[in-house]
Amino acid sequence: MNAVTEKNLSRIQREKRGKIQKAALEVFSEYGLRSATLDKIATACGLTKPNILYYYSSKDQIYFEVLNGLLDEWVAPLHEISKEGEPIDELLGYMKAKLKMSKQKPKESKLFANEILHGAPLMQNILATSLRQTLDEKVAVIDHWVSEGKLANVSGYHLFFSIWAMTQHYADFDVQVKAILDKNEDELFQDAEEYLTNLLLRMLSLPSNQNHSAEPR
Amino acid sequence: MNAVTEKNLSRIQREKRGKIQKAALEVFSEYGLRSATLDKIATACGLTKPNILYYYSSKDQIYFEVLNGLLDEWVAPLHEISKEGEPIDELLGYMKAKLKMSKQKPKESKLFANEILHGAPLMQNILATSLRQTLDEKVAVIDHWVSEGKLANVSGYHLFFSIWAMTQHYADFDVQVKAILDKNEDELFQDAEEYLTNLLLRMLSLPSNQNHSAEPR
DNA sequence: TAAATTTTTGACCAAATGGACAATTTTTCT
DNA sequence: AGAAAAATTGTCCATTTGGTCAAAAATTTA
Repeated sequence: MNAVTEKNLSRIQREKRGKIQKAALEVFSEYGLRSATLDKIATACGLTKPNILYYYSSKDQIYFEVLNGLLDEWVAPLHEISKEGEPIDELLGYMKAKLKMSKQKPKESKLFANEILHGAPLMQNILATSLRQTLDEKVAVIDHWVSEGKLANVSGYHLFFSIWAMTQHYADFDVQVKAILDKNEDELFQDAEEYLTNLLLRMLSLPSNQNHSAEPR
Repeated sequence: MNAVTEKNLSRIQREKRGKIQKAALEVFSEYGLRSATLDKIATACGLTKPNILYYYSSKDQIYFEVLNGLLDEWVAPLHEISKEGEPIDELLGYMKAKLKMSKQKPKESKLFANEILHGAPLMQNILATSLRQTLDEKVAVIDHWVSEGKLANVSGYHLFFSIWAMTQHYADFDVQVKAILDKNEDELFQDAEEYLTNLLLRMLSLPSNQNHSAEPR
């Protein structure tokens, strides 16, 4: 059934669905599910409302598809954390990957933020199963690192929460950040990366352990 | 004009306006401005829709009043940061105050988060003037502390961003946090406070400076 | 090229919703 | 108590919006 809709798409269908999803991301991330309208999405992708409903059966379905289509990509950096790597480098890398996503995919970030902010009606299940499981695994890795004396003793869960919060803040609340700082986006994210790198280094380093790659300044 | 509406309120008016604002906070924080309905607010406070509109001229006005009514309280902890105090204690105190607000006023947190997430149409001006000015002052205090060698060298702006992000995360994204951690709220916030205290201590302490009040454990 | 299929659209509908308003009820004031 | 003022509500309206549908246009197939 889904195999059919995924495989047997004509060129037109692929193009139009792509256009719709792109426009939907734009509109949903700005307005949220309930106050986004099909007319806005239609305008944003240059199609008519009934034409959109020819490709997707309802507004809710578009939202669901967009959210699900982005989910894997959104969680991907988490999977890259490798038990084999150098602990602090791995976690710094994760932070940088998340920060990069905030810079390059603010709409996606806002879409997820809005969804979770309003109770995650469509994702609660995924959060409590798939995401939780992945996170449990990564927290186990962190615990292992801590027990091996390669990392300062921190709560893995709260560490992830704080990395998520701090990095996504620059995307989700960009209006506030930009109202306070005049810097252009490149400078801003450059500063943020320096700040967060320093923060994590201080947070995660063992008092004795000065042999990791310090920032080159 | 406002002095009149603030002073010359009958008992009934004060009561009903209070009820309405309380219900409005509930509904707006859950649904956001656009998808909150007057009917929902009416139901939540046990009044009829026209009766609500007897006290407030429009839905937008209710939203505006709620937001503005909470603003001072929301920014208050920032003002408590005292140049005269011990730097790390002041900043730890600020973090704890913000975390406490996340625990005790999650609806307010979500209301502001939602507003800013969607471009802060009603607050952009305040953000760029009042909040910015206050923050500039406090960042100057931090810079002063840093220059006096009382604090590690950190960007004050990013420090505040990260404190906001990390503390408000536990309110705004509580659904996600609770989907991942099973702890009850008291435990959760207790752990969060320990984690964040440790984080800030490590982040803000000078390498030499071990003489501040460490956590009593 | 002609039939079949897919895609597109204009017109329309029903439900939801913010708000108006006159009439009624309740409270306050003298 | 009775008049005046304040508060409350039932009813109604206009707009917005998600979605339908039949007809038309475009594309594909034979």
